[in-house]
Amino acid sequence: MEELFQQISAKYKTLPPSQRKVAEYFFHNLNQAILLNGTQIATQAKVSEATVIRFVNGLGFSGLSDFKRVVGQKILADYSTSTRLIESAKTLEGRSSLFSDILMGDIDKIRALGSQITEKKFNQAVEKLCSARELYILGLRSSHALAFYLAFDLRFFLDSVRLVELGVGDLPEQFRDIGPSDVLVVISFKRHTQETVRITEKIKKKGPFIIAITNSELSPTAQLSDMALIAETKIPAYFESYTAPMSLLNALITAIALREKDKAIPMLNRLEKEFELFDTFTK
Amino acid sequence: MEELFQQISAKYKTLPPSQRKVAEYFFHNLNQAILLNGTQIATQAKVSEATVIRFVNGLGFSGLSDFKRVVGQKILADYSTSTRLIESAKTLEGRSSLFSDILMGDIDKIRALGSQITEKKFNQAVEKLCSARELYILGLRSSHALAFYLAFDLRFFLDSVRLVELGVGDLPEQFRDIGPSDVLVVISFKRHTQETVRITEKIKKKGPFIIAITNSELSPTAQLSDMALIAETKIPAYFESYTAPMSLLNALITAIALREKDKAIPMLNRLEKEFELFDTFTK
DNA sequence: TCAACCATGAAATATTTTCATCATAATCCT
DNA sequence: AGGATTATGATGAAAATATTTCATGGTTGA
Repeated sequence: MEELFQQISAKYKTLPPSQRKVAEYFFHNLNQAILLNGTQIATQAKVSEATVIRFVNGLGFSGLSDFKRVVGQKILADYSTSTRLIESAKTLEGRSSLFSDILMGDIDKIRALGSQITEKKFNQAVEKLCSARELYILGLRSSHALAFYLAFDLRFFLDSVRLVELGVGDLPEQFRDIGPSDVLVVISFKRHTQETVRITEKIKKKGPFIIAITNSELSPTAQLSDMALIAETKIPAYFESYTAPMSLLNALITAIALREKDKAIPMLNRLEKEFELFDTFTK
Repeated sequence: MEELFQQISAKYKTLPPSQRKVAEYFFHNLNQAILLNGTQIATQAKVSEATVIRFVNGLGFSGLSDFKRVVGQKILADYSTSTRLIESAKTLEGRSSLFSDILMGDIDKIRALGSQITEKKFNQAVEKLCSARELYILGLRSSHALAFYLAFDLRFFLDSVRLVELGVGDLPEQFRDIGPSDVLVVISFKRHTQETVRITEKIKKKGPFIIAITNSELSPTAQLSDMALIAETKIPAYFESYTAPMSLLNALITAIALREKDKAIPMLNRLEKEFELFDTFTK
């Protein structure tokens, strides 16, 4: 199963646009897919049936039926191994209403974070962020809120943080000095703004380490990145939610804070003093 | 799912021998069965194809395809909830590490949201936000990320949104027209910036309805507000996390989106068009 | 600017799958 | 035992599904 996802992910960037849609659809809805026929899959992925066939052939299957059979069996094999554990877990879900539905959705996505990002990867990310000469943080539109948050909080612990500001004209100026010992954190969720991708592409040429925070391995920024941290935003039946990404940022910030605490404590003290001076905080 | 097994079990004794074989096969191999076609099922159950069809018809399905579709969906629905639960149990509760600790802390805080904010209060808040003549959103420092997010997303659904910008000089100007039929959302978490409190105090005199989003009933902005929505930010042993507030905002945005969907859908379409024009989003 | 190439979906075709029918076999009842 | 009833499987027609072909539109590179 893992191999299949890996295979899709690896091929993704070489695929034509239409087949990418199919790839995305399978990537995110595989278990739904094995029950649908070609026409339905095509509709879901918003492409023609022919394209679906071409995609599965490209993956090395002899046809759609073959694909569904093989993948379906794998999925259901996984299922039967875990089927016994279901019953015990079922008792959790209680009432249902808009508010609690959404909260539960958010909880689910945070849980998913735990399985999608390994401890090891998380630590690597922290390591990278801490050792960057300069740490550029880029996020546009909705994602700017997250970028702002990350930059704001990290500044307490790292001198190297630079939030990329939106003013379009001076972007090249902001990235003039970026190079291989720097890190770019690019935050982008679907729908991905073209602007973000374009900027990232340009900067990539200058060789910084790129960490993408995004909603799928297949998203354009993940494909451009050296390391992708995936936080899902899709809550069933409702709109996108940035809660899981926020939780991820929060974990990163905390880890960095702990790691840099020698630096951080004096810095916090200093800030505290400044705040007192400027009366920034209430008692 | 349970019902299906029960139904099979109940019918079993009235079934003719051949159909019993089918019943047994389904009973023990249901998840394998939904991937096979009639012929294959028949072979497995050691009966003829026709018998399989007769059996599923007897269960009230309109045909074999219908049976596979309906049952398949149920199985996969069960599957996804169960694996989710199992994954989370495995990934989070088990080990203890910084990363999973923080995720679990965040989950806890979101749960707390559900108990601290009643459905009723939530709906009142939504009501207020929708009916405001002008909707001012104020958040400084870290909280500005949240304010920005709320304002950005609500603008898709409400024309009345105004994000209060940080530039200090012109604040009075921004609030010149605020009055009793307006709503001010003030977002502030500990440590509360004096600035936020001061601005809120001044605006309060002009009589708008004030909704505070903050971490405690006792916080200064909650005290000033007409309605306080409490989201805890303190994670045991670590720093503050804005995950729960983010989840709250997300719930508010979604509720408003659903409520205003008549307005929202044309507006989203329009935006979609504009985005296409400006190539804001990638294909 | 144009030619060559590629990606794509619509439509035609091929294949598989489902299902109704009928003939036969098994079972029940008198 | 023998007719009536019910169950079953084989068969092929019909429906659903998968695959190929082909015309078109778009892109790339000379």
